[in-house]
Amino acid sequence: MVFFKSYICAMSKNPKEVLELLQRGEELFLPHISIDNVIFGYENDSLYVLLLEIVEDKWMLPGGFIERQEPLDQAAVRILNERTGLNKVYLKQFYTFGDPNRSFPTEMEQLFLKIGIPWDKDLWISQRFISVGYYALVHMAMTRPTAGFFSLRHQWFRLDALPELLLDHKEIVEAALQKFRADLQVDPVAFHLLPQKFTMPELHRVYETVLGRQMDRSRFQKKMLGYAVFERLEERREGVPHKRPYLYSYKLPANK
Amino acid sequence: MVFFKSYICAMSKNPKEVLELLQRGEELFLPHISIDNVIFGYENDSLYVLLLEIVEDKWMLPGGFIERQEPLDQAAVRILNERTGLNKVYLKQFYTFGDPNRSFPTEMEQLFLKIGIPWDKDLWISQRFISVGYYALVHMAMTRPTAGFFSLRHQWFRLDALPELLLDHKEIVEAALQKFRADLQVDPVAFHLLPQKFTMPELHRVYETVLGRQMDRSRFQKKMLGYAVFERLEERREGVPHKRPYLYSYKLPANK
DNA sequence: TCAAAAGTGTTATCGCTACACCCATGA
DNA sequence: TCATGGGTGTAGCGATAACACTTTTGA
Repeated sequence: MVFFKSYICAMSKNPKEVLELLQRGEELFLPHISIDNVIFGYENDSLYVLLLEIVEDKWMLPGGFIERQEPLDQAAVRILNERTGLNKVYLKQFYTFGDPNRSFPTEMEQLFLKIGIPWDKDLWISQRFISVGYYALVHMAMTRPTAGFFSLRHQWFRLDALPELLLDHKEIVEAALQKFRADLQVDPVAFHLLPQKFTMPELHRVYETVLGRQMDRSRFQKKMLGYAVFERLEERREGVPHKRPYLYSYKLPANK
Repeated sequence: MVFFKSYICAMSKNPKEVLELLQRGEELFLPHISIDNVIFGYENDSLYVLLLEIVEDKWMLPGGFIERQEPLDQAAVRILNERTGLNKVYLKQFYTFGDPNRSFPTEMEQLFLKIGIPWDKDLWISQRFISVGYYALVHMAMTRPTAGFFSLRHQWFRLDALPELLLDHKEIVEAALQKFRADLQVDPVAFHLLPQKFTMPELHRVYETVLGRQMDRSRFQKKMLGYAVFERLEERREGVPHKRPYLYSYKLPANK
């Protein structure tokens, strides 16, 4: 029997299997610890976050649990993969959230009711969770969000128009954005939000969107090339009006 | 019956109570999650870290567990207080470590042998732990390290002369130092390593020690005063040769 | 009165900012 | 040929670094 491991998602449609997973959860996963992924996407001068609807009008971050013998980072990668179908993604731990009220028994009860599984308030999944936050930078067009049995649906939300979120998930998104911005001051990681080949003006707009302020074009170009991690390709962007900008791709640093 | 809550430390000298704590641990604490504190001190142009000896020649970071209903940050504060007697300390979460081999059954067995308690390899305390790392900046002369039943002793070690550490604790110290340095670029937090009243030349030497490089005196003084969080006192440092430097103290920012 | 440390001012340099100029392209 | 966006160069400005000068103190 195959167990799907992301919680509130990607589960078998068979209520019996779900029930067994919920009952065996404590065997498979570390109790009281979860991972929450803040998955950032970018499109048309806007940042997006991938959320899922657990019950009507209740949205949350896509997260999951850690297998008993699984490295923490690997669990985060696995969970991300299960949600988006993506493999090689920029993913970074940023903070661990540990308020004692981090649990959602009410939502679980509603969910169980909907699925038709007997409700037990002492079930491991209803207890307090300490959650390790990771943020990911993905290319939106490449993701294949996978809705599961538990979740009604996945949806990308503009960062400036988030719906009401469960628990402290709004704070988690805020903290992720803050860390992303801080990281961007040191490393040009923002290119992960774009396709493999991109132009400097495109990257420029990503920076302005993420940091929320105007940046000088000239200086930007020089700074990016100063990182020496971008390779200018022969080709230029086709099918655009005016002068065609060069295409660039990320070049792995030699010392990695 | 009073339960002391730091692990490997600060426990009653009574083996019966220790045994009961070990058996009731799962009731009191969240399983598989711990906190490790990297406690930095400063003296004579050197940074120090507080370590404790669990068994002969095996040193580790002072850590502890999280009570079932206790906020994560509060647990870190409590554990720090139990180890050092200090109350209002600069303490900051910096990273969470989750390799699957983070457990120490061998050391536990030795310890149990020494105490004379029957050994059980499936005991909660021998299992895998995911550990949330905090670093603290303390004034060494003010700390009253409290050795416990489990630990042979506490000791301050110079950062550049650490003994062999358990598990990944060396990496944790490295990561803590890196975060401390990064934080120091933004906030002048290093003053927490000094007594309440300190001089600029003293703080200057702390900076040079922490960052590991020379800094210009003139610029340093101006930069520190630019933060506008230090208050120059009437008094000057007495009993030193040459010109007496002014004393300063930390002044809480108005918006806090 | 001299050496050493503290406190502060001055100058040079580097990097960032703003802007200007030219190029390529589609309408 | 004109408007628009792309690519790059340059002058001005501000922050930083290096250094110099004065003051204070104990020996």
